[in-house]
Order: sequence, then C-alpha cells, then structure tokens
Amino acid sequence: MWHFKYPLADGSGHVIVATTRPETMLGDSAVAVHPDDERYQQLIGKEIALPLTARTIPVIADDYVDPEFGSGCVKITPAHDFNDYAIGKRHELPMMNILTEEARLNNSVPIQYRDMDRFDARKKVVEDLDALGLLVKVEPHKLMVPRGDRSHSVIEPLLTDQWFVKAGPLAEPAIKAVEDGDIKFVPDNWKNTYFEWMRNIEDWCISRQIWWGHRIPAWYDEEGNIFVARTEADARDKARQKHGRDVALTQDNDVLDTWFSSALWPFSTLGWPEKTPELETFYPTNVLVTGFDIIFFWVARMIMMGLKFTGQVPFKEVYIHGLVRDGHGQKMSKSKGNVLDPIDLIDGIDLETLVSKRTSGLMQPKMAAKVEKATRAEFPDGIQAFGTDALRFTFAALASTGRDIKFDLQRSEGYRNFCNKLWNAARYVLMNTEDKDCGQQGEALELSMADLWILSRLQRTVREVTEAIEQYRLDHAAQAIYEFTWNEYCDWYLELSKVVLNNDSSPAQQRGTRHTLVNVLETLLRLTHPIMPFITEEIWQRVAPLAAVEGNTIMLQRYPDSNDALINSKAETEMEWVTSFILGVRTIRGEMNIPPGKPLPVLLANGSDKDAALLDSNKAYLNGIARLESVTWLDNADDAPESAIALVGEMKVLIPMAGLINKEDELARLNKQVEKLQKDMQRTEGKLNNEKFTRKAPEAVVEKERQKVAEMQSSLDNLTQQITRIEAL
RNA sequence: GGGUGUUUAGCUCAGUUGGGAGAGCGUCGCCCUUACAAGGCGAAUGUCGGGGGUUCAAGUCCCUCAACACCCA
Repeated sequence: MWHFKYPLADGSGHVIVATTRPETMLGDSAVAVHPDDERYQQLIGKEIALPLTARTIPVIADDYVDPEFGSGCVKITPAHDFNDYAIGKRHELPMMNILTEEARLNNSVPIQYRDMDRFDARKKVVEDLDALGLLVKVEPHKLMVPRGDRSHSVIEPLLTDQWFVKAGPLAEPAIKAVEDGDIKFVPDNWKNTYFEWMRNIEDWCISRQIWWGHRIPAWYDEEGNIFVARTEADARDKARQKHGRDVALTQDNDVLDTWFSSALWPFSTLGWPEKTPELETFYPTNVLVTGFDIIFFWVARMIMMGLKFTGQVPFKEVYIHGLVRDGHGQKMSKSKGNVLDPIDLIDGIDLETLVSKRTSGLMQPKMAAKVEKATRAEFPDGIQAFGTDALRFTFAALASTGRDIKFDLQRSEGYRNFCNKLWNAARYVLMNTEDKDCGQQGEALELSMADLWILSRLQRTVREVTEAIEQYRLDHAAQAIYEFTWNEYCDWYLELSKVVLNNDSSPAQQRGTRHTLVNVLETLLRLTHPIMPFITEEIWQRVAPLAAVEGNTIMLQRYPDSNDALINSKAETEMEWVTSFILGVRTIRGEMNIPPGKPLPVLLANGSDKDAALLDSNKAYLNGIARLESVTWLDNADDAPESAIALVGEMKVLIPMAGLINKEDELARLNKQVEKLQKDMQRTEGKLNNEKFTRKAPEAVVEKERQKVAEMQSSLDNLTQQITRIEAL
C-alpha cells in the first residue's frame, strides 16, 4: 500500500491518498471524502493538480468513503475499479481508461508511460512520485487479488463496451408467473431467493470474452456503426442500405453468455422458432430439477426467455435439491481434490488409484501433497463398491429439504446392505415359490392372518411412498420403502410364512401364503424400481410369472396403486398382539442370555377370552417364532413357579426361571421397568391433575391420557406384584 | 452492510395442522437358527444451541442472543 501526496491546484496544501495499484492514478477522476468528515469540509469542491499529468481533478463528497480507513481520502478511478465506477456514475465523473487489452498503458496517459506493462508502470509511477517528494510511505498490506482461472494472471477491471440485455421488462412477467403460482418452487421458500434477485435485477451483460460459444450477432463498420442481424448477410444488407455500397464489416469478437443460449433450451430443443408438434405437445414442460445455486443463472433466465418468446412459462414446477458436499461439508472441487466420482462409489476404487486420480490435473500442483495426505487419511482402504442401486438409494434418502447434503459413505454402506437384504429376501421367496403352486391359475386361496396383515401394511406403504414422491420428498419415500421391506416384510412376514409353509397346513393355506409372498414382493419391486432400477428388474424377471404378471420388463409396468379394500385393521390389531407376545419372550431371552434356539415352556395367566381366542388362532406362529416348548394356561398366577414375566396387555406371559434365570437378574430387570413406568406415570398424572388441562384440552386428548394412565397402572400393578412374589420365594 | 438457511443420540440426518423424542451408521451383550454374519435377537444413548414469551400443552408458534454456512454488495 503506497501513500501519496496530491497537491491542491491552488497551492494551498495537499491531501494524502493510498492505493495498492499506483499506476491507476494516471486515470484518476477525483478524490473523494466523506461528506461529514470535518477535516476535509473546506476541501470539497476544490481542485487537485493530479501529479505526473497535466490534469486537475475535483475533491468530491460521497458517503461511500470510510473516514476511519487510512487518511479518509480516496482516489477515484472509475474506469478501473467497481466501487469507483459507481461513484463516477453518481458524480458524473469522466471515465478514463488507461489500459490496453494486453494490460499495457494506452495513449490516454503522458507519453513517457505509454505502452509500458502495468507492473513496470507501477514501479515507474512510484519512482517518479518519490522523485517529486510526493511518496509519503509504503506499508505492507494483505489483500485478495483476483486471478484468472486458467492463466493465473492478475485481473484488472477495465472499462469496455459490451452488450447488455435490458432485464427489467423481462423480469416483470417472470415475477408475476411465480407470484400467481403458474410456477411453483419446491421447497416453496426458494421463491424468496428468486424474488429477491428478480426484484433487484440489473441489466444483463451477455458479452463473454472467450473463444467458444455463439458469436454475438453484431457487426461494425469502420466508422463504428452497429448492424445487429440474424446473419452476416442480413447485416451486410443493412450496411449497404446505410452506405449505398458494400463496406467492410467486422463481427463482435465476444460470444454470448452461456446462460443466454441455455435460457432458450426448454423450447429451442423442441424445435422453436418453428411451430413443431413437439413444441405443441411438450411445452410448457412439467418440472425442472436443479440446485439452488442455479436459480439466478438458469431458472430465472429460462423463465424470462420462455415468457418473452413463447408467451408461456417453460415449466410448472422447479424442484430444488441440495448440493452434494464431501464428508466434511466442503463443496467438492477438483482444485481442492475432494471430489467423489459417482463411478468410484459404484465400482469401488483402491487407494492408490484414488490418490493419483485426485492429485492429477490440479490447478495448483503444490496442493498435491496436501490432497494426497487428506485422501489417505479419509479413505485408508480406498472406497468399496456400493453399486448403482445403493448409490441411488443413498441420494434419495439424503434428499431432504436442506440445502446441503454432506455425503456420508457409511450411509451408502447401509443402503448397500439394504440392496443385499432385498436380494436375499427374494431368494427366499423364489426358493419357496418357483415350481410351486402360487395360485397363478386362480385356484382357491386361504389367506392367513399374516397374509392379510402384510397386504394391509403394503397398501399403507404404497400410499405413503406415492404421497412422498408427489411432494418430492424422496427421502420419505426411501424411508418408507426401507422400513416396510426390512422391518415388516423381512423381519416378520417372511418368518411368519415359514410357519405356514413348514407346518402341515392345507394346500389352500400354503397356496395363499405363496401367493402373498410373491405378490407383495412383485408390488414392492415396482414400488422400489424408480430408486433401485437394476436389482428390482433382475428380481422381477423371475418373480413376475409367479405373480401371473405379464411383460418383458418392470420398466413398462404400472406404478403400484394402493387398494383400500386390502387395508385390514383387524389383522393389524391381531398382529400387534402376536408381535408383543413374541417380543416379550425375546426380551427375556435377550436380557437373560438364553440361547435363541432353546425351546421355552410358557405359562399364561390373567388373560381374557379374547387373549384365549388369539392364542388359539396364532399358536403356530408363537411356537415357531418365539420357539416355545409348550403353552399352558393357569387359572391363577399364584400357581406359577418362580418366573420371569412379560406383559401382553393385561395378560401375563411367564417363563419359569428354573435353571435358566437368575433371581437377582430378573428382579433388577423388573425394577428398571417399574422405575421407567413410574416416571411416565408421574408426568401423565400431573397433566391430568392439572384442572386447566382437563378443562381446556380437547376431550380426545384428555381421554387418551386417562387411558394411558390406566394401562400404565395395570402394568405397574402386575410388575410390582411379580417383584413381591419373586422376593418372597 | 443486505438477504437466506442451519443448530435434535458419538456421526449423518428425519420429525407432517402444537398433544407420549425417531432412522441409518457406530456402541454393548447373546447367536454361524435351514433367505441373509453386508446377518439375526436383545440393550443403552438426547438440558431438541442459550434465554424469554404465547398456550392447558412448544423440537414444532413469537421475540432475543450465540455459533456456523451460503448468496448478494
């Protein structure tokens, strides 16, 4: 940072200005001070004799100046600095460009500086000012210097003539289209970003100084007259009309901004400006899927151009997804060397290949060592292969409404396991259905409680997934599919089906179960196919015939519809009883470390007629899955030997401890449960004892709380009773 | 400086019009049980960033503070 004296033209003194680019002083048009700065009040309006030049420049007042920074005087170079340009505009200062396109000084500067490179000129200007005694001091200053992406050259702001699109009139209808709901953003609040930009829109510079792209269709004659036309021939016609003869024309060297061309994409790809059948059929399109960083670049411009040239919106919905970042939340970039290539996640990659991939082609080769170190630390074993379906499922599962998606390899691993789970489940289904009667021919089917239950759950899942997709909540869709497949179909239904298929069930019962196994799977495959296309296709090819579905590919099948007639609350309630029975036994097994294979005798007490009926119809399931040796009803719980207890509603499920369970362990387990129940009870009772709650809360809510207390009380009674009994024994 | 967003279990994240805090991964214990050990079964884990307010009731609504992130100037 160089500090210079600028003498006043009337010789009455000087001001001190500072700059990081001394050579730009040759293009200064003013010195600015803050209007309220008392130190400089008397200078405002005076002239300065700009050193090294024959020019005088005014001292102006502008509140852009920070009086606290430096001397509080700022040199203003409108042609070479963005802020100075704005001030120049406000004060109608001359805009004096002093640079050529090669960053040499041009003919606007005194002759001794002309054609000098900007850095040489900088040295020379400092020397010359120093010689004149105008250099006050030089101090170290850290600043961000903009550099070119490819050349790494320092970039100098430079005033040039370029082409602009007047954006205001285009923006108006584009704003209205979103206000009126002709275009909807998903998630909705992105429309704020859109409005913010659109309502403060500035004219759009469409000139780009690169050599690829559409050349700007503007031609100039030697006098600088401009001929804008569709083609060179049209431009020549226009020039001929003006001059009455052919004249030499040169086309603008610049090309159109890439967003200008791509803003035409929604309709130009359909044949516009011709009125093609494609345009007629597919325009306006339905949905645009993109990232939020593209809202101003592309979305806004497509809307403006679409409305301008077709009179219609280009799309009805804009789905904005998050930006995928690396595991540390960093934006992926090649120069940072933290890019995860989807192909590497699909096929896997060993560490050495990954390192060399990430360190090659870096913009700054000296980063290589750092990139290599970080890569080796993060992926000590490279990246394992997850497969396309798992990767797609991961992205679906991560596609919530947030704006960032931190990519987590471990989630991919989890979903890879899910793919495997589905594959193995299909193997089981095929093992039990291929070459067997699945009711394809319409033979009589007898559906079990489990069949009715899984069909019911499937309908709810289909509905949930469909709704989630309609709302672009792919994460919820993925979650619903995951939970149904793993926690219901695999964990429960397949296990229940084994009971039917391995017992001496009737042919109609077995057929019913096979039919259900196959049909639920077939529907599940269609439901999952958009997210996991490959595995579902592979399995579907074998499952479809068993489900009597015709077709060559799952891709052309209908997406599932939920069938309300199959929703069966009775089966769901019954299944709840069965699962809570089985879970009760399993918990005791788990906590008491009883091997899962050991058959257990079970005693039941305090059950209702309903419990008895449920037991009767589901005994096979209980025996099979909970591995029961025997089930015995007791008229009185007191008749039971020393036992561990699980509750199914009011009913007590008792497992005799003899030789299996330690008395202290069971007591500890029961006490823990009691404590938890007591805590919950206290809170709920507190609520009910609050007169304001019972008076003001809806009846249904109060009733629910009452019921909860009753249930907890019953469990608590049963458990404390059991504790007393065990202690006494 | 203006704007937007984030903050929930060790990690990555859900939480729908306010009504008993969830998932995956990880952790602990027991199991190679005839679809699956990339698995099964069971268990533990939260001052929902801090403070205040509205309400019978707040992760959820309002105010405020803090930290972090992004966009624009």
